[in-house]
Amino acid sequence: MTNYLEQLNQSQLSAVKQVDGPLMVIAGPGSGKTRVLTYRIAHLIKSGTDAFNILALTFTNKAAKEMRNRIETIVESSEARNLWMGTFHGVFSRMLRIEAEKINYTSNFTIYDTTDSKSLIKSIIKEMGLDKDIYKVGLIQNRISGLKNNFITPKDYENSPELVQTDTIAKRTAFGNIYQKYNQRCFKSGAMDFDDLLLNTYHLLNEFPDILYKYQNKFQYILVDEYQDTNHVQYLIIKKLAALNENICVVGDDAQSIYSFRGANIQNILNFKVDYPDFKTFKLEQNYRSTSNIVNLANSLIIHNKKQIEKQVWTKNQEGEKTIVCKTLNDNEEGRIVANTIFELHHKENVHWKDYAVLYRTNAQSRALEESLRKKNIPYKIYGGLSFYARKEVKDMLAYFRMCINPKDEEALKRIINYPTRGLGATTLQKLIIASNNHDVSIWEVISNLEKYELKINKGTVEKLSQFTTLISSYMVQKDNLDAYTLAEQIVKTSGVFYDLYNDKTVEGVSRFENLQELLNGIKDFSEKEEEENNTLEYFMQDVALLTDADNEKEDDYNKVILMTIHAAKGLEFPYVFVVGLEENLFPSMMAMEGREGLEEERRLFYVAITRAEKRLFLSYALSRFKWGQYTDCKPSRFLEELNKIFTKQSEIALTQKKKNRNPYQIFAKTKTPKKKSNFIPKNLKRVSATNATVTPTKTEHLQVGLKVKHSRFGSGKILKIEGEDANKKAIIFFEAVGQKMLLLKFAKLEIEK
DNA sequence: GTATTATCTAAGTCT
DNA sequence: TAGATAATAC
Repeated sequence: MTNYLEQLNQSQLSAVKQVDGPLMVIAGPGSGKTRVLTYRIAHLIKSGTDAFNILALTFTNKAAKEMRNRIETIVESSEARNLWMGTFHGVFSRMLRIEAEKINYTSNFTIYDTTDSKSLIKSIIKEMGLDKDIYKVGLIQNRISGLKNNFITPKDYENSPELVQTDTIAKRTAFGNIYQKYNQRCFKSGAMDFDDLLLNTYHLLNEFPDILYKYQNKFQYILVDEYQDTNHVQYLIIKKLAALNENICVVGDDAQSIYSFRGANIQNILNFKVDYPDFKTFKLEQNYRSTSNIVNLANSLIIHNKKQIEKQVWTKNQEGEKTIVCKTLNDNEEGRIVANTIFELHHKENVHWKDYAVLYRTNAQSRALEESLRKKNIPYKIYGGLSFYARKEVKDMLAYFRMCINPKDEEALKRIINYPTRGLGATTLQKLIIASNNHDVSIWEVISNLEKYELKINKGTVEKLSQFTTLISSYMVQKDNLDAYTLAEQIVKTSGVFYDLYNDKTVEGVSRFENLQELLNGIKDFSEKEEEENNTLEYFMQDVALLTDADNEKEDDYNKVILMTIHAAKGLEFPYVFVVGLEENLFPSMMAMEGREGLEEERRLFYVAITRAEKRLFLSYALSRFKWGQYTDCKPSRFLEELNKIFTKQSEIALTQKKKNRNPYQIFAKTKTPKKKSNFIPKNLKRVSATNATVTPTKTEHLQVGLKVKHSRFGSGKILKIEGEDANKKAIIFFEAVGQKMLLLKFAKLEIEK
């Protein structure tokens, strides 16, 4: 591909060829932004820049991967593998592993995901004896994250009367203390949370001039995608790295900024001209993605935002169909109409399943859609929500892996010390945590040297703990000799997790077992693909915490209807797009409507949703939606009013479908009552056992094998065997209703039946 | 210490 | 509605 530059339009070409100096590209949706970045990097390599000297920051791992492949085909070599390209978190965790010692970490540090962070905060709140209704884990975690992103350390916090006062008013006076403890505990565990990855990168560059210089020299060219969604820390990191060469190219679109909740700051775009006064700027305004009806519709929406950089997005594409706006009775009907429309288009116009995307504001909305698609046998894949790596069974297994790489990892230890159950419960764990806090060492250090820390733990427990440490240590010694798969397989089998999941034959149990196998398959692929020195479990684990569903795509996912939040759809495009749930308080979200800023961000989010569509767009809202356990009335979103009606059409589908849905089946299905029944039975039982409690317990000496007995809950049964002495006397009894049970006679209230 | 059951409570977007 | 926690039974 020698004439690669010929594939670009005039403004794209200018942006690609302007290689030196600061450059800002403002790119409307579908204007070939990714194309510019890709070709620009390819052009740099082709013109003799070493790929090792290029840093490219993308918004997702997937985007990085695709871009890398694309570059490889353009430059016709595997040179692209040497690029430092990935997300902020991915690229800088790599840098931090290399330079870890400088900031008193080791290169095997763990990355805590949000679940880990919350779990840690929860234990801190508990240890401090605080009221968990006042100190809500989610809120605390959010606040800590926010402070970190604004460079506010626990000390800064204590020194700031305004910040402290906010929490005093909310009666959370211990917040500063929690924040401080949280940081200490992360550090003690050799762990960084998502915010630390960025924060520590900044500290590394700020406090070690030699390291800063090293990377400034290394990264002669820096490119940043989705610049409008970078936060303050990210902005400062880039600014530092680019300060020497000033060969920095940022690409973004202020109209697509949708991550301010994560600290993203549109101001970064505006600051660009202040930081680099001799910057050049290009605007990409021609849209190649969508029909003119869609482009115009999007434009008619976004003009309602006051704050924006002036630009005119236009297209040469054909007019296309009008966008259909569909009113539905409720969320179920909305799902049904989406499914039916997909089904019809698939059969009438031969549209592939993968060409459809259903986008929504909140993950919870996927349920109704899922149900309707399943009823029609339409293959679909949900992205986001609970990601594969966030599933309990997967996290448990990963916790074993984490422990053998970094045994200080407290959250990993807490997950597995008693999974599968080995008699090390909450009480023991609490003692361990207290000891580790008192001596300022990790829990692993405590359980590895129990005698040193003089714990009040009985002998049996000491033995169990020692078995646990031996088990983990046996994995640790092997981690460098075995490839990831061999070690992982061994851990799965010898830890007892395999056995535990294999024996669970419930529907959920089987699915958990399958997920475990899927995880192992992934590790197997990794072991086989990577070169020998890089195929260890440690290497596999390095960025698992940073992976999302999109990075875990399987082959059979290829041709499926895609369901995702609008946030997750950023940067993607699909021929047929459904945006559902356009209702007040849902989209725009209730929480975002307090100020103009929030509302404008919601509007940009809708703008992003609309502009994902290439050929056709369907918008829908429901008059009633199942929320908070009951149906709530909904009003159509104000955003629908703002759209220019020239480009839309009210749906007739909705009206015809509504009639079809007047079928008794649906109504009956909704008025099911098993819930009440199941609530009723246990109450009844409780009453029975309560009356029985007044009966004096049977004297155990009268019980013998062969006797017929009656149990308050299990009914009539026959004693098969009696074992143990006095207080530990147990009986195996065969009950007519529930089968064989072993009961401790001390507790079981048995009556002898004649 | 563990497993089961009852009760409570919260419900946003992501690395 | 579902996930988390408290209460209960053994």
